[in-house]
Amino acid sequence: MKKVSIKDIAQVVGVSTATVSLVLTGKNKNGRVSKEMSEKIKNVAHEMNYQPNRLAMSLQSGRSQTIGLLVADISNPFFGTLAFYIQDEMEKAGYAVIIMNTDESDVQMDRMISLLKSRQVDGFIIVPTEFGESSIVQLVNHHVPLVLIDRYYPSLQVDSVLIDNYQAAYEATRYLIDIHCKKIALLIYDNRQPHMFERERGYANALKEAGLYDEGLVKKVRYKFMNEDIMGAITWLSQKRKDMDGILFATNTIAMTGIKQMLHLNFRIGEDVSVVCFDKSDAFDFMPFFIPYIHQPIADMGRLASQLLIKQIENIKVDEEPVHKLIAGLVKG
Amino acid sequence: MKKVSIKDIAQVVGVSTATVSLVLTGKNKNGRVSKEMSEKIKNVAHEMNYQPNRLAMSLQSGRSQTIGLLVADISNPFFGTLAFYIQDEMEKAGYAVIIMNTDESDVQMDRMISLLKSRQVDGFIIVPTEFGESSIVQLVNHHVPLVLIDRYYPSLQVDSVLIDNYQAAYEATRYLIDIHCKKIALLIYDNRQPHMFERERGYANALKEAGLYDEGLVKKVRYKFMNEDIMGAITWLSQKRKDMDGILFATNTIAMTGIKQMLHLNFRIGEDVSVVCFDKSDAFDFMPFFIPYIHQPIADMGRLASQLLIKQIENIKVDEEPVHKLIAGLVKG
DNA sequence: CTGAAAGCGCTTACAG
DNA sequence: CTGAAAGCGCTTACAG
Repeated sequence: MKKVSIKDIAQVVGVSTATVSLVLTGKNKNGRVSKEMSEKIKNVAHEMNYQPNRLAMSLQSGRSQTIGLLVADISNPFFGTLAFYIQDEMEKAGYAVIIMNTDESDVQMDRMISLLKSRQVDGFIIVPTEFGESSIVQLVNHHVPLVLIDRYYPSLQVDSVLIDNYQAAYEATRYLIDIHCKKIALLIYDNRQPHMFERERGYANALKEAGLYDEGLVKKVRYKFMNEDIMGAITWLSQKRKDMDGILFATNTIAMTGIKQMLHLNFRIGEDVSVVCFDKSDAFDFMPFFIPYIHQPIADMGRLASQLLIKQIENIKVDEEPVHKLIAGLVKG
Repeated sequence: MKKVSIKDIAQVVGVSTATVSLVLTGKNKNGRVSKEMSEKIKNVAHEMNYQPNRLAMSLQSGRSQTIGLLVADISNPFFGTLAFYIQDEMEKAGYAVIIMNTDESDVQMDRMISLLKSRQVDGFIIVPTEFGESSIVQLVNHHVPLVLIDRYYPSLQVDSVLIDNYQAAYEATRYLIDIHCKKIALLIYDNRQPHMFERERGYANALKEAGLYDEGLVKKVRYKFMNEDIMGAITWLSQKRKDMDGILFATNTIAMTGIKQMLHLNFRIGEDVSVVCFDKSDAFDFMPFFIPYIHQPIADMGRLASQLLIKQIENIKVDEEPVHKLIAGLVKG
């Protein structure tokens, strides 16, 4: 069962490989090849069950029709869903997607970029890691088509697709204020990524405007020790800040552990303390209380990122502002 | 910023591309190239920031070092987790993974197989769809390296990795019997896939052995109309089979909707009716009752499938039974 | 209307 | 110890 190549077809038909290629790639405009010959070649190709070798085509064209997608962790449904829509959109345009997981490590991210570059990917969609800016700068300097997603580096002029985190956190906090919470805590990662920072800023500004900001209610947790830190923070707040009547969870993952701990400590959620978080979770459907959440338009984010990347690859100039902040609305129930 | 090739290096060093290739690929055994020349070439390659073009290497070697992974839907955490471990394991062996979603459609599956073949993937890991057997047979006949995962076709001699669904369903049902349930219902998809069939068989046999089998308690739901069908089935059971005191949910997805509907109808889970299901969900942590579940060893499944595929690709003969059924234990709390 | 030739970036016998 | 040549499977000017 040898694979059949253009050469085999050429031999059978008794014509040059150039002619076969011309016909099979549909580049036979203005009657370069006669109708009969053209038909014959197509028939033989079909009979021999010819499948073009896209690797060879890629080597020739310099286009692999493949992109690299770097996410933190594909087993996380947020990234899984993002990957789903990116794959769907890229496939429509004829691109395959190679997915890799950075595990939030900039070393990994850098290594994977190299790997994928040597595989000649046409571009990247990346969820950048906290300290990975230099790797991204490298790509930008080398004019590699690139779209950042979910997060971004404000100082870089590179297409980025994310939600307006400031706006979302502001709105979420505003909601808690509107339902008369006075002492609103924030649980957030302690890293310096802009998207986290903007969530904190949105929270802080909403409270400052209302004259309710209280620094002691901001609790930062480490990604690596998430569970311990979150449980510790909730416990600390329950003991030291008995006046707390609201919590904004800056990510869904933080919310899941946080709420678990709150239930454990017998908080009555929505009564003693109101909460809001980012992203919905299946678990919410089973809780006896409703949890308002910021809804991120994941499908839109994935599709937009894909389209921007394709434009870059195909050299379609766009003079837009590169940072695309989508609106993420609050779902109140 | 042109990409530098082996040719550029050869030119700079003043040597043939063959020599450069020899040195850079580490094939310079038995002193084919002198130590000094070798060092010089390596240095120049490094200075020029040479990155080998793996596409060209692949064309030459006939190995793309890439595999195709076909899952139903990467946004589903079960498949996302599977993909995570497969990617991790394949990467260690130098393979990249292209992921595509079949959406449970055999037409899609067939299309994607063609796509990936023309991209010269070295092999496939596939979650096969219900009516996709003929596509799989094709691959087997053409001796394409292939591992099926999560599901299988009993009639085909092809490496398959899944849990022992019969055993798992049997054990789950046995558990309900042991806690004195007498009327145990089953909610399961109405398709004819072997893994579903075996879950049904495990359920039925456990009940038959205990003299408790009751055909009227088996409710089948359609994948396409999952929600309506599950809600309908639960409602029907609650009205027509008030003697029901246990339910086995044949998948986690069915369980999530089913339990939601049970709560809606004011069932007291674990008291009026005990339930067991497949796979854990985050939501379980928030329920006021514990839900026993069958724990699938997803990491093991992904890793084993990857290792089997690599063996096939590298032509390492194994005379084992091709179907690998891993044990999935019941987690009781 | 069709073919011979060169080339994409590599590797691999073969010669010397 | 090193180089010239052929080839992996395609496409693309260039000739005729």
